[in-house]
Amino acid sequence: MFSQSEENYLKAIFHLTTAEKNGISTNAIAEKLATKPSSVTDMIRKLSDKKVVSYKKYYGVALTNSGRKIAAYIVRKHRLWEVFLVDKLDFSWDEVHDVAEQLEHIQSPKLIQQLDQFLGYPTQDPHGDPIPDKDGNLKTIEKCLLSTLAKNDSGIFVGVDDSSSDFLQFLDRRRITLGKQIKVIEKEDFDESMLIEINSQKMTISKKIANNLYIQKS
Amino acid sequence: MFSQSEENYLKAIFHLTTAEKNGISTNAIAEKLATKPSSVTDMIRKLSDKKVVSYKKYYGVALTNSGRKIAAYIVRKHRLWEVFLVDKLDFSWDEVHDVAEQLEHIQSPKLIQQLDQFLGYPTQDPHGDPIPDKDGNLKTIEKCLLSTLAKNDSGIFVGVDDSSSDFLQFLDRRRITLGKQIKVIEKEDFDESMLIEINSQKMTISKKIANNLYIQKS
DNA sequence: ATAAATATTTAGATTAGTCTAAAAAATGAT
DNA sequence: ATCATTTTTTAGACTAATCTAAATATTTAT
Ligand SMILES: [Mn+2]
Ligand SMILES: [Mn+2]
Ligand SMILES: [Mn+2]
Ligand SMILES: [Mn+2]
Repeated sequence: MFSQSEENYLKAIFHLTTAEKNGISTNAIAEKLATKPSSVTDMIRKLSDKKVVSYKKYYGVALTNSGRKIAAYIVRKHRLWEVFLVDKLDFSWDEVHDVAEQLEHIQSPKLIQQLDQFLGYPTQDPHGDPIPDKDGNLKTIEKCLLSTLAKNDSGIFVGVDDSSSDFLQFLDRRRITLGKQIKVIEKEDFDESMLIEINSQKMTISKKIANNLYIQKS
Repeated sequence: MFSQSEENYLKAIFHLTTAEKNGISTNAIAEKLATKPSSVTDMIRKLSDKKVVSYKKYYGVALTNSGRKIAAYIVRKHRLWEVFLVDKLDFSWDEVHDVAEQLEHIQSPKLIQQLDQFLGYPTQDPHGDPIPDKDGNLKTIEKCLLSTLAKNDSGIFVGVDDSSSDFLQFLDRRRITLGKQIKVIEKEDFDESMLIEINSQKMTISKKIANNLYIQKS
């Protein structure tokens, strides 16, 4: 059994791993969890003793197979709970994360099994992120940042990079919701802003926004 | 904010209070929480500093108004989650307690508000226990132990005293479920067992069983 | 290749929650 | 009223998780 803290470390390493291919650095983990590097070193050593991470002093850390499976299961729980909150309890997509951070630590295999069924075996959470299956397998869909699209390219809005409440609320105000068709009408060289068409109307979005929207090209 | 451990102490004192009218003893709390009396003394002192219990050395402890409200809210959460598990996720009534022990500590007023609505504002949990309202008020229904009924008395089965998994499963096997009409056909003086009628059939139950079933007389 | 900057680890301290063993207070029995 | 028993508190220790400050290793820049 793993403590809540241990679970949070495993999850942080799991998420950092998808971006980095080398060992995950102590500092990166500390930043992600808002702790100090010295605390990370201590915890890494403990997780290493428990065989869920492999660790060589000064050379970063990586999940073992068993560690990856545990981490994926926590992510699975987190995302299933987010679906529950949005689909069943009328939360909006910017309100669910903090509650899911707590719910993901509830220990009960039956609970998650039944919740999954109750929700109709969803494959994605409210932010478009994939829900790992029971074995920890995560199927990622083909997607790219809106900022990488060329003029006249189009596709479907399938996910966000930044999922802060502020950004999600901004998207709500602009009626930019998951599943919508987006077409690039114009790209501005000067500030890299773009004019897009969505909901059959045109709007200008900044480079920063375009860098946080994932598109599945079509 | 209160830690999980502090919440468990408050809840234990709350539950012990309904039975006892004097101050709750250190030993009683220790037994309920499966800890040592010395640990209880330490925690009581902390809760006293936080003004949620009143405490005089050697003379037991009692909840303050604020403490009672916090404790009732934890019980509210526990029981709402039990309803969720049974009504929505097909748990049986003997499987819910341990999961609810975890879920009751999730912090999110909106979550509980929405869950309450989603469940249709239930007033009782799967074991027949009342769900405190938002202000911590608990309406108890008129009920008595089956063992106190006389021959030919009858009533409705509305709750259990012992809610261990074993006992609940026993009731399931005997088709003794909440809401059923029960009539006392015969009482045996020798061993205090009784013959009852339920589901239009007769069965004998021991004194111990009769002492754990609550009946609303009719 | 060396020095400076950065990253990581170690050493030592702190807090929450628990425990055991011993001391002190309250309760019960003669 | 005194003594024995039970209950409660205190003293001191331990573990998990964290921190700060100092030491050490690695990386980067000259
Ligand atoms: Mn989330
Ligand atoms: Mn999400
Ligand atoms: Mn329960
Ligand atoms: Mn219950």
